[in-house]
Amino acid sequence: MLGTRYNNEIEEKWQDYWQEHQTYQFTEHEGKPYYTIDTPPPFTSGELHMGHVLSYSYFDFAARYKRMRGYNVYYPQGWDTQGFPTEVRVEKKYGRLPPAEFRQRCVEWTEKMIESMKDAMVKMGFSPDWNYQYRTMDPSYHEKVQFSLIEMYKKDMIYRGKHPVYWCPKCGSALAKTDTDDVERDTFLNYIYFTDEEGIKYEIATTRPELMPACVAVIYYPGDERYKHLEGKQIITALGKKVPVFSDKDVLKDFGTGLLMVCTFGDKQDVIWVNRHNLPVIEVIDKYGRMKNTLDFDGLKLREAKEKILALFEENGKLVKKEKLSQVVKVHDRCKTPIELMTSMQWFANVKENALKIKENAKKIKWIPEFGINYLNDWADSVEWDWVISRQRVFGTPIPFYYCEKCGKIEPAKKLPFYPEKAEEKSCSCGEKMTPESSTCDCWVDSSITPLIVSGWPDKEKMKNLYPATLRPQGVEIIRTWAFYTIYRSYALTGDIPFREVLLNGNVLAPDGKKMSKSIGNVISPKDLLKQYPTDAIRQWAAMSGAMAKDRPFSYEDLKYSKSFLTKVWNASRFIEMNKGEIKKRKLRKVDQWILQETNNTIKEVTDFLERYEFHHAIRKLQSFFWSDFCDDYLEYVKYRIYEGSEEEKADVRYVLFKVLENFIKLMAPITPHLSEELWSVLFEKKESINLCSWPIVEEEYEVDMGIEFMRRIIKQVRQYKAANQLPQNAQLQFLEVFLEDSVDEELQQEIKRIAKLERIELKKGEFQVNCTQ
RNA sequence: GAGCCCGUGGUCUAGUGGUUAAGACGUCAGCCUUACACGCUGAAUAUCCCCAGUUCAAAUCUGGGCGGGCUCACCA
Repeated sequence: MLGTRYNNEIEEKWQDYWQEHQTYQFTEHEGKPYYTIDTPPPFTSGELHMGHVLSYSYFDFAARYKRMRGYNVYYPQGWDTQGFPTEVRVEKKYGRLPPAEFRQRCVEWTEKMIESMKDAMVKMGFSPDWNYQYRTMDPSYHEKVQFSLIEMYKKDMIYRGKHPVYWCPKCGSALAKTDTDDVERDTFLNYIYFTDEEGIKYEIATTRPELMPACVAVIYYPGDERYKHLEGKQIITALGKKVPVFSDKDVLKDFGTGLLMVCTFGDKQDVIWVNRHNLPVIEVIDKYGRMKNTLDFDGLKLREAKEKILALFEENGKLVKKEKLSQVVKVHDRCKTPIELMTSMQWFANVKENALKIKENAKKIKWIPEFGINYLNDWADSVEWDWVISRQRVFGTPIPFYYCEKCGKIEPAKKLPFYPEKAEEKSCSCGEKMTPESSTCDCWVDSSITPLIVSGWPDKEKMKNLYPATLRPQGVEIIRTWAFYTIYRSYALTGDIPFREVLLNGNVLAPDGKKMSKSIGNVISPKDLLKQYPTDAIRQWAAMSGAMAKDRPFSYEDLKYSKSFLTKVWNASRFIEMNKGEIKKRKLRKVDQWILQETNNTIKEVTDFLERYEFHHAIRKLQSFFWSDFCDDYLEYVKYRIYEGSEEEKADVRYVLFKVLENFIKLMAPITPHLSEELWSVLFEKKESINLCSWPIVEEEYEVDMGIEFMRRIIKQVRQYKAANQLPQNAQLQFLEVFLEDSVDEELQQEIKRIAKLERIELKKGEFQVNCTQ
C-alpha cells in the first residue's frame, strides 16, 4: 500500500536497496552494445555543489536510459584528488612536513572528502558501479600516468627545457596558462625620467619600477617624432645604466609618454620583445618572489622593492608624477597572487605542434551542442607555448624521469610507480650522478587520461569494448583543459579519439543570475535542498534546466513544481491503487483509445528526446502528458465508470489505468528512479528493479476518433460555464445545446452527458457554440 | 579588441520559416468536486530588443544597430 506522502525515507530505502543488490553492477552481456561514460572525476573538495548535481544528473539520466535500452552501460566514477587546495588545507592543519609524510596526510584527508562526496552522490541517486572507482592519488594511478609520460617521451612529445613560464612566487611553482585568472586592480603609472648622453631628460611610464634593474632597452613606436632622433643611441636609466633605444611596432604611441622600458620578464609582451630583438636576459626575481642581481634591492619582496625604489626616485627627483591606472593582472587562480614570468627548467608536452592534430580529432567527435567545438578550435589556434606539465608541488604524481645536471641527459624511470625520495640511484654516461626529478605533474596530466584509465589501457584486450568511450560529459569552461588535453593525450598514446560524444553542460548560477560565491553568500547546496525536497524533485529540476551548455540561474520555481509533480503522480497512483481489482481488456471506449494513443505518442517523443540528450524536452512532455492529459482529463472522464460502472466496465478502465501508469513510470525512471521504483514495487508487485526493465515500446497503435476533439472542447466549455456561474464542477446541469460543424456519435454523446453531468444533450448543425441551462 | 552564445507576458524558460506564440512561477476570480487545497476550473498579462532586407508568409533566414553573457587577447 502506498503511504499518504512520497518522501525522502522512501528514497533512502531504495538507495540502500540498490547498493545492497548491486543493481547497477557492470556485467558484460554477450551481444549487447556498449555504452561507456567517461565521467568527470570531481576534485575532492568534500562538497558536492549544484554544478555537480546538474551535470552528474545529466549523465545519470543517460546511463539509466541506456541500461533500459539494453546496453552494457559502463559507468565508473573517479576522483581527482591531487591539487593545491588540499595541500593548503593539510598544511594549515599539520604544518610543514617531510614530503612522504605530508603526502600521506593528504591521502588521509582526501579519503574523508571522498567519503562525504560519495555519500552525497548516493543521496542524489546516481548510479555508477562503485566497484569501478579510481583515485588519481593511488599508486596504481600514478603508475599509469607515469607510464603514459614515458611513452610520450619515447615519441619525443615530452621534453625538459628552459623556458619562460608563468610562475607563482607565493607557491614557488610553475603554472600553466589555464591556472591563471585575470583580476582588475588599481595601480599607479609612474613617470620616471631617463637621460640621454647629452643630459636631456626623457620620461618613461611604468607600473613596475622595481623591475628597472632588469631594464635592457628603451623603445618607441616607429617614426614617433618625439623620439626618432634617439634611434640607435644609448640612454641612461634612472639607475644609471646605459641601454639602447630603438623602435618597435607594438608600442602604443598614446600610452604613457610613448616611450617605454623593456625589462626582462616583466610580462609577456616584454618576453616577446626580448626574443624579437635578441636582448640580454637579467633575472631579478627569484622563485619565491624576492629580488636578486640588483645590488641594492636583493632579498626584498617585490612590493618592498617597489616602495624602496620609488622612494629613491622621489628623493633624487627622477620620479616626475604618478597617475592612477586600473589594470588587469594575471593571478594564480588558487592563491590569487599576481604571477611573474620566469625562466626555469620545466617539463613540457608538445601541444603546440600537435594543435592541428588535436583539432582534426576533435572534429571526429560529436559535440552536443555543436558550437562547443568552437571553444576548442579557438583555444588550439591561440596556443603559443607548449604545455608546462611540471609543478613544484608535493601532493601530485611524480614526474618519472632522471636528469643529469652536468650534461642534461634524461633517463626515464624503470621501476613504476616512481617516487623520487625512494628512487634507485642512477649514474649518467658522463660519469655524473643523475638526479631523480622531484617535480610533480600538473593535475590535468592525471585527468587527461581518464578514458584510458577506465578502459584498462594499455591492455588492448580490455580496451576492445570500452575504448573510445561513448560519452564524455563535461563543463564548457574546461574544454580548453580537460577536453583539449584528453584529445591530445589519447592521440599521442593510442592514435585514436578518446570518446565519441561530448555532452556539454553550463553552470548553475544563483537565483539572482550571479555566480554562486561564498563571499556573496548566495550559494545553494544540494545538502540543504535535500532537507526540504526529495531527491527526485532535485533530479527533475536538473532535467528541466534548459538547453545544454547554457548557464542558467537556479530556479526554486522549477524545484517546487518538480516536487508538486511528484505529489501529483503519487496521488494519482493512490487513486489507481484504491480501485484495484480485476484487470481485463474487453471493449475499450474511444476515450480509452485516446489516452492509450497519447501514451504511445509520449513514448515516441520522450525516446527521441532522450536519444538527443534533450532532457528538458523529455521531462516537459512527461509532465504535461501526465498532469494535464492523464490526470486532469482522462481520470475525470472515467470517474463515473469507476464509481458507478459495472464490474466489466471497471476492469476495462483498470486495464487502461495500469497500462498508462506502467509506461509512464518506466519513462520517468531515468529521471525519477526512486519514485518509479516505489510505484513499480507496490502497484505492480514486481521484484525486479524498474531500472533494469526494458524501455517501453509502442505495442499497439490506436485510431483516435475525430469526435474526441469535439468532445474535449464541449467539456471544456461546460467547465467554463460552471466556473463562470460559481458552480462546483460536479454540479448537475439540466440541458446542453451544442452547435457543431460536424457530428459526434452516440458513444461520445453519452460520454459528454456522463462526464459533464448533464440531464439532456442536443446536437445541432452550425458554428461551434455551447449553451447550458441549469 | 576578437570568437562564440543569447535577447520571447512581471520573472525564468520552450519554440528556429505558416502555431490561436507553449509551459512553470507570480497575479486575479471561482470551486473544500468521495486521488490530490502541495488541489481543481477559469481569467488577465507578449510592439517575440530596434531598423532594414529576402519571402506569398519572419519570433524564426540575411545585413546593420543596441543590450547582456561566456571564452580568449590586451594597456608598459
